[in-house]
Amino acid sequence: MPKPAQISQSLRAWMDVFMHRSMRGWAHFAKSTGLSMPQFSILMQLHHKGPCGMSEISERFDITAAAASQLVEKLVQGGYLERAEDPHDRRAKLLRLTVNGEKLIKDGIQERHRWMDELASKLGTDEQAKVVEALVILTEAAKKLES
Amino acid sequence: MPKPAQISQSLRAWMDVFMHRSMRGWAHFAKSTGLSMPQFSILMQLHHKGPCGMSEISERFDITAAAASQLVEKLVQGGYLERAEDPHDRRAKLLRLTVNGEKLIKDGIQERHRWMDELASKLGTDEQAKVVEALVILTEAAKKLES
DNA sequence: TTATATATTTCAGTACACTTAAATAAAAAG
DNA sequence: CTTTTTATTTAAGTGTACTGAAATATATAA
Repeated sequence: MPKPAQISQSLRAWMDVFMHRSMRGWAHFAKSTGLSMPQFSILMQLHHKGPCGMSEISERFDITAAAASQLVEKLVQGGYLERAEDPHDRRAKLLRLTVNGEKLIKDGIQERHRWMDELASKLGTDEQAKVVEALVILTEAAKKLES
Repeated sequence: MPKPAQISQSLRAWMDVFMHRSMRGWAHFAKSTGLSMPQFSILMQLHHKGPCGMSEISERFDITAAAASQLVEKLVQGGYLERAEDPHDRRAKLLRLTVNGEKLIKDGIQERHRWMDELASKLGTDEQAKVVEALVILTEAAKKLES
């Protein structure tokens, strides 16, 4: 059996623990809001990437324009999203979170942060320092990889 | 404005980057298998926590026993899951991944691992060492927090 | 044993996410 | 100024995930 690199092994172990906790948390939170997972994902994505057009939604989630339109309609009805006209293209719509929509997502993020803070509180000062250093390294590397 | 602890800040930044990448990846992979997200989640969970009964499924996913039974039925039909009798309680069923089911999930995990390995390869040797040390600390702390 | 609680399934019905096809309106190309 | 492409919506219909209620079988308590 090939000896797996330590770095690979530790990344995997962390991913395993972290992913399960996070996914469960998000699903639970989404359910508590009364929104379906697809609807919730659209809000998340809008929060993360900022306002965008209808077509971007359908591309990113790999659904037809019709499906995107219908999902967005529900979110607009629910008061989470607003559909403004794109000033540069009068065919297109600009989707933007409303104050309520923004608040909803922020609350979800905050709940996730609570777990991370609790985690951090279990660490000693020197451990914390090591973790900070490593996470900065990882985050930078990940961002570079994206582009 | 209150100065946010460094540890908290770095954990959040990492979560942000990592979560988006991972969630997208899983959703994409699940779609490519032809399974629905709820079906896929059940396989994931079974892989993660090992064989369990019907009732555990309905509890963990917060759905009725009826819904769990129907989802499982589809996975059994698809050849991903087997429903054995619980030797200790003849009312209950023991759900276990088949070889195919196991393979499916492992393939998904491997795809996620590829990204992590790519990430790791961008780091220098000393950076890798720091990351390993930190992730071990985090993973241990997270596991303790779970129990 | 009898009564009751538990684990699961089956059925009927609802809601939602999706798709295709057709409609509308505006931009871009000829 | 047509013609064609692009962005979105609407409508009709399909499949899946759910729920509640009722059925079945087994465990557990009286």
